[in-house]
Amino acid sequence: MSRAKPVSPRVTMDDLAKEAGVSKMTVSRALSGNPLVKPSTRERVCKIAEVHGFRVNVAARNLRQRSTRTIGVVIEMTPSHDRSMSEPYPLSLLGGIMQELTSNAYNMVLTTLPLFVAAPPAVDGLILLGQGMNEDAVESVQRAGMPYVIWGSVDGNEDHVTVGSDNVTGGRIAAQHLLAQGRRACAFVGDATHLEIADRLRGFGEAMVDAGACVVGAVPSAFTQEGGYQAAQVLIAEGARIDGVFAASDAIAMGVIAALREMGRSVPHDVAVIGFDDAPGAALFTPPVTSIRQDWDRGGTLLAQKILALTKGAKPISETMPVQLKLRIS
Amino acid sequence: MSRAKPVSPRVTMDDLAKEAGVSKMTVSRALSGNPLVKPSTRERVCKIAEVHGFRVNVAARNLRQRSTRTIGVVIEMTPSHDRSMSEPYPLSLLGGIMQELTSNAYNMVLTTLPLFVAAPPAVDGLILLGQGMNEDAVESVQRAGMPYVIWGSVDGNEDHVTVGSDNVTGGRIAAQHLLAQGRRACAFVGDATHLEIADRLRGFGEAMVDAGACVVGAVPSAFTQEGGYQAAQVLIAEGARIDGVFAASDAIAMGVIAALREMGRSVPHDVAVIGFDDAPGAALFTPPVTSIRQDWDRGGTLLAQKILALTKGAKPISETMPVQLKLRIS
DNA sequence: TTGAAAGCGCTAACAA
DNA sequence: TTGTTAGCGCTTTCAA
Repeated sequence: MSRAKPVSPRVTMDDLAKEAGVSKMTVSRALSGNPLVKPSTRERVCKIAEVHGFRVNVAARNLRQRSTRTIGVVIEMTPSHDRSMSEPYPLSLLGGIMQELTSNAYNMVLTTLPLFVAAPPAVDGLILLGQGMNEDAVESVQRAGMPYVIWGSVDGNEDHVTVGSDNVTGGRIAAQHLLAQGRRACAFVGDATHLEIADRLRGFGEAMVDAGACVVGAVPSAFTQEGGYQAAQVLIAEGARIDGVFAASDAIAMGVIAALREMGRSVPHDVAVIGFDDAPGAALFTPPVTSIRQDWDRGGTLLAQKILALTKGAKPISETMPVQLKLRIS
Repeated sequence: MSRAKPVSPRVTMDDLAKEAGVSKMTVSRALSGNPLVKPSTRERVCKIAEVHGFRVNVAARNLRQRSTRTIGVVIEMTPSHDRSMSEPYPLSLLGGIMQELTSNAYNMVLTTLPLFVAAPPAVDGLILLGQGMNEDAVESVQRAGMPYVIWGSVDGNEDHVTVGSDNVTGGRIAAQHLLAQGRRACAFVGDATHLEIADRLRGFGEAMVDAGACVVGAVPSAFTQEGGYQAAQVLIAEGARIDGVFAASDAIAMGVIAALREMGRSVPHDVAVIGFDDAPGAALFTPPVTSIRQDWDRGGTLLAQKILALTKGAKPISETMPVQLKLRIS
């Protein structure tokens, strides 16, 4: 039994109004629960709306109310199967954002920078995930002329509101962890053109120097296991004598570990490896990967709270979130 | 230097028209690249628009064009850190959808069922991820009176377009794999109230029976490692003598393996375990988890293609996608 | 408690 | 090549 839907000529409030013998306005009030309308009227109108399967035209409402109750989230690239745990910004950041937007009855539209430029969605504000290597991202978002917040490095730029983890301290913690194990010849693997990664490297280097040690190598790497694998090979090929590695992400760390092992170095015996993010999977790896945990969930919540505040004319401030050592085996 | 933005009284096409000494219409045409406008006029208009930082009001355009170039994706629950690899529908399904929508210049709004009901976003069509245990989902989406497609079990219901993996065959393959290893006493772990999971169990059972074996136990489980862990304990506590387990997802499989090991059963020696999804992490687990791979990416692409086709008045058909054994150690 | 008027800002359709 | 007219469907504002 196929209940075919005559989707075509949507019924409008005008139609309902005629049928109910009231004005369009009364229909609008009745359906939106305005207490001014007489209960009997409301009931009648609602029943007629129900019968006709009426849905308000959201586009029309958005135009009239000058608000879409929708926030845009600009992500840098499209997630895919192989990358799902290796992206710089994981699902859980989106999860935090979504949680908070949802509980404020806001919708979330996902977009990429090119799409945002080519086909801007109707939104009241924007969350930009990552400053990116190019300043394009921030600039394009600024051009849109609407409120926005950024996930990334808090850089004291008063122009915009930023939320991010304390990457510098994260780097320091990684260094202290390795130093505490007696490691002295440590390398860094990760793409430091990325602002957040640069912060991690900076903190790492500072703490090393503070302890009279130093970073014996820094190799760029994509945010993937494969990237870490290759970077470790480069590191060893260069003849670096290392007993510790700080990887910019857990996926990278896993790749590094795999490469080290293939080259006959045991982890953590010969080389200790610490990652970043506390990605799901880090704990399952063999050996379980020691990591610096970011609170993605709270990050997402903060981003959403701040963009909502901005759309309401408030002036939220940038915020840096603490990170935490997750001690495991590697 | 803070270039504060006077966000307030947005400039409209009317304003530009006055300044350029042309009509609103010409401004609209010029900015949308309509070839009818004289190049010199277009240039003048565009320059003025640029100077004023003009952005079209997308809500107004949406209303007028009766299209939002946006597709809604209804997900069952909010993703979070712990669940990121254990959800029934992972990031990569969204990735496939996003890829396809993006290349058609469509935006994607993520929503949940309650939010969709409470604050419907302005969209031209819907993708529903999962039929859910409650029929609510499908019904709520139908009520919206707009085109939709569903990810899940293709059930011959002509009312809607569905895309999904061939779960029945997936179950058969799992059975054949275990049987080929000489396993005869196999159990199933997973929530069979979920339509797709029920299909997997059905195929599994059929193939077992075909081979003269049978399913010695079926324990429900949430889509998490924790769920699998508990289910395996139940299974053993019930005294089941098993040498094989088919888990409804890889996360569940990992939990099952962990529990079996703690109880002194070795995997795969005493008990072989096969999962489903080929989740990232399955290959990294110890032992690497044998799995049935779903092509999430293609699934997402198909969903997007079909919903776009529907919004254009075409009549796409439901589609079932093949699955594939990923042979590993477990 | 209800209604009438007046747009929100844009673009399809037709006219010039 | 440009302009005029007429809404898209809703809600704000003001009047009754």
